[in-house]
Amino acid sequence: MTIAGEHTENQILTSARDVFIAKGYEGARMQEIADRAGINKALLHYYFRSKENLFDAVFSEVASHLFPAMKQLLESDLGLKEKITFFVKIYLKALNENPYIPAFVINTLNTNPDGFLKYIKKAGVNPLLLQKQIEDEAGRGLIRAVKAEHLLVNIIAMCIFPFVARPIVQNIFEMNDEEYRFYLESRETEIIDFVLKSIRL
Amino acid sequence: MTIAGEHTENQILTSARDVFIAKGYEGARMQEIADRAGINKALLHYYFRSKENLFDAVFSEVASHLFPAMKQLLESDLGLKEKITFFVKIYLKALNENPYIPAFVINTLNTNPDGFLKYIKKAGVNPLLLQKQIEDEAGRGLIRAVKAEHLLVNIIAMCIFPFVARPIVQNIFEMNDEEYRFYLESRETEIIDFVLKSIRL
DNA sequence: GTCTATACTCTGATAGAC
DNA sequence: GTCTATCAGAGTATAGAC
Repeated sequence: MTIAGEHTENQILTSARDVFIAKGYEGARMQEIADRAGINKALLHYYFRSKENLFDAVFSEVASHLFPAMKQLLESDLGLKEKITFFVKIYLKALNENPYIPAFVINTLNTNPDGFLKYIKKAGVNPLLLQKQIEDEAGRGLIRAVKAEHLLVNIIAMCIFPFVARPIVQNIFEMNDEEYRFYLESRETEIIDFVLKSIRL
Repeated sequence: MTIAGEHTENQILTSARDVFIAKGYEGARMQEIADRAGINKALLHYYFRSKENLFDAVFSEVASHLFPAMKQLLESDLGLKEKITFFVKIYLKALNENPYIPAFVINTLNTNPDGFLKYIKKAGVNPLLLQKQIEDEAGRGLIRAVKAEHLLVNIIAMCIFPFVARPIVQNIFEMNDEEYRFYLESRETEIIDFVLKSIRL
């Protein structure tokens, strides 16, 4: 592949990513992707042969960025409280930089459940290590005993929800965009506090 | 409208609801809705004139069921701990009966944000009452002080997440369908416990 | 590699008979 | 109210020139 070709391919992937995330698979239009990439539809098919192929390329790229940081942190040798603190901070930072990805993933998960498993296959995240650490620290009287599959889900849920349900939350609490930005910022310490308070003895 | 017509209209709405929830707006096909309703496409347009109209009818019907129970409970005169306990129980029960609705709402929210506000417009849920109750009970030394807009979002997030991200959660923790059903059941007491533990003094 | 032009398919919507 | 038949438009995909 020539340099020009590589540039075009990256341009297509970036544009496709934006459009698929904003509109979903069915809602996305090859024409719009082509327009944003500054090329024409024919060239899309030259590079990716079909819409489905293009989506697969985008989705696997997105999916590949979802878990590694999480995995690395969970497997580190930090204490549980520090681990939780860092996890929330890193996770919220990533969400702020890509606020539409969770809704995109949920949408894909829901409307095309089959096509998903091939990307995840456990994703390498091993909750057993976390479970072990929890039991260890609980045994030493540092925290109360909790189940990893609940703790982890609770934390992630609290981080993600304000991004995927923003219009509802923003409306119920009557915030404008500026206030919502501030609300999202304030959740970092709130979530950390909420979790640490819950698992104290 | 005749009785036959009313039956047909309900049949259409039910079928449309199922298809829209499973496939999203763009992915839904008028043909499939007609097939499930046991009629033909022309009759869909006779009753609802356009796909968008039909979707609006379905969505407003779904949206109208989302908040009333929540609102009623939040405005009741129960103590905060009882309120939280009942809220989680009622909410999880509703989710178990309609496990695909949250993903549907999120999908609609994300790909068609404009069309949403006309249905919510504050939905009548008033968080000020909850805020007041929290401050009252915190002042009386029953719980620690928390912000209503964080507490409520945290609770709802923890309830909804295992439904909208089921494939990911199920895969990471390596559960089969039976185990996941059990996991969802176990979350009721876990969430209640998690929250009450967090807001204790 | 990139373009224009076009073929083909799918789908929402309508016409008109009963 | 319900049906069959058909249209019109949109959207994916391809042919072929440069």
